Amino acid sequence: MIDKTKFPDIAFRKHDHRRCQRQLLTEASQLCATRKLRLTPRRRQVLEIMLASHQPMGAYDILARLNRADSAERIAPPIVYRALEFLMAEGLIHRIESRNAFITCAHPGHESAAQFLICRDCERVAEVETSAQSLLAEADNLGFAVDHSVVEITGVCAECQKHAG
Amino acid sequence: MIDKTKFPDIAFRKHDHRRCQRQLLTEASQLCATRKLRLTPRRRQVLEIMLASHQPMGAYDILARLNRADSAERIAPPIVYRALEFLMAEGLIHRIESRNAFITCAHPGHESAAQFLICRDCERVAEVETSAQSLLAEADNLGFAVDHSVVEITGVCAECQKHAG
DNA sequence: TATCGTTACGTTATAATATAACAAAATGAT
DNA sequence: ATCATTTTGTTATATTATAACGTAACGATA
Repeated sequence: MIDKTKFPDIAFRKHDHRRCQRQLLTEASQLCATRKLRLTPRRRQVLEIMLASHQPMGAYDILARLNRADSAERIAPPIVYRALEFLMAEGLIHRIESRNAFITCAHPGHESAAQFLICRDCERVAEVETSAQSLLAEADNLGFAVDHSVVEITGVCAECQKHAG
Repeated sequence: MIDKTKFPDIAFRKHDHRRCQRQLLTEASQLCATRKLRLTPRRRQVLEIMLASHQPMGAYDILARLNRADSAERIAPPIVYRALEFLMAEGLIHRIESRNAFITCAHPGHESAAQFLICRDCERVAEVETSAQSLLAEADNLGFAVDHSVVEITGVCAECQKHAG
């Protein structure tokens, strides 16, 4: 039996979206203030667009929204990619590699490696916080039928660590 | 201390490459025979190109090699992508999502989810077979300094399973 | 508040990755 | 030999991402 109350993420649960959105935006603001970084209008705008759905968006989806908003200006890809780069560097959003898409981080500030459950039907993505150890067990627990799992750990191998400084 | 003898994969170890290559090719042949599938010249050619390095290659890298080989014909992207699609479907190669690249499977036939250690210095990729549970521990064990870990599990969420047949 | 180094934004062009759509050829079963 | 199926070939184009360079905003300091 699936215990729905335990679902680890907002994506598959109803919630007060407005409130959630507002909170994440506030958290982002605070986080940038703390780090003496600028959450500029553009960056905030991109984050807001992404928060509107809590779901993964392609860079060009975001771009389209920007261009719908500012009907006058014609915004170009680099602007979006730069904002995404900034937001990723600060852990405010994640990249979903297997979809070439981006999604807001469910709990910014937490340092754990991002892990996702991606539904290939509804396309919703849940970010899970469990340790890597138990992710598959967790998925099973939730009744999530695992289809394909991508585990990619990037770093520096022992040999290269020796050769470098 | 890192126990080099335990390194889980060929990528970071010296080995008899020729032999390894030959063996994987034979395994591929046998696997296709068993499944009544055709390892056509093209597919074999792509696999051979990939086996030459044991390292991830972009589709267009493979394409370039094909075009260097058959100096006459001008081979186009779909040909490569189709071969890759076939090889992936049969578990003979994997896709490295975070690199838009492809790599030969280190142990075709084994059904476990593919997991990789990707060195951002030397770009070598080791495929590990440990259960997902202990991957990070394993990396640590090997002296692999984890930089970034992508864990992406795709499947069907409980809700969609209900709505579908 | 004028200056200046730095950071972010804007713009143009193009690179890199991937697929749609359709025609031709090879395969393999009868 | 014929025919359905699978694979390959071809052309065009979609999608995702970045290089390169100029302009504007910011923010520290004189």
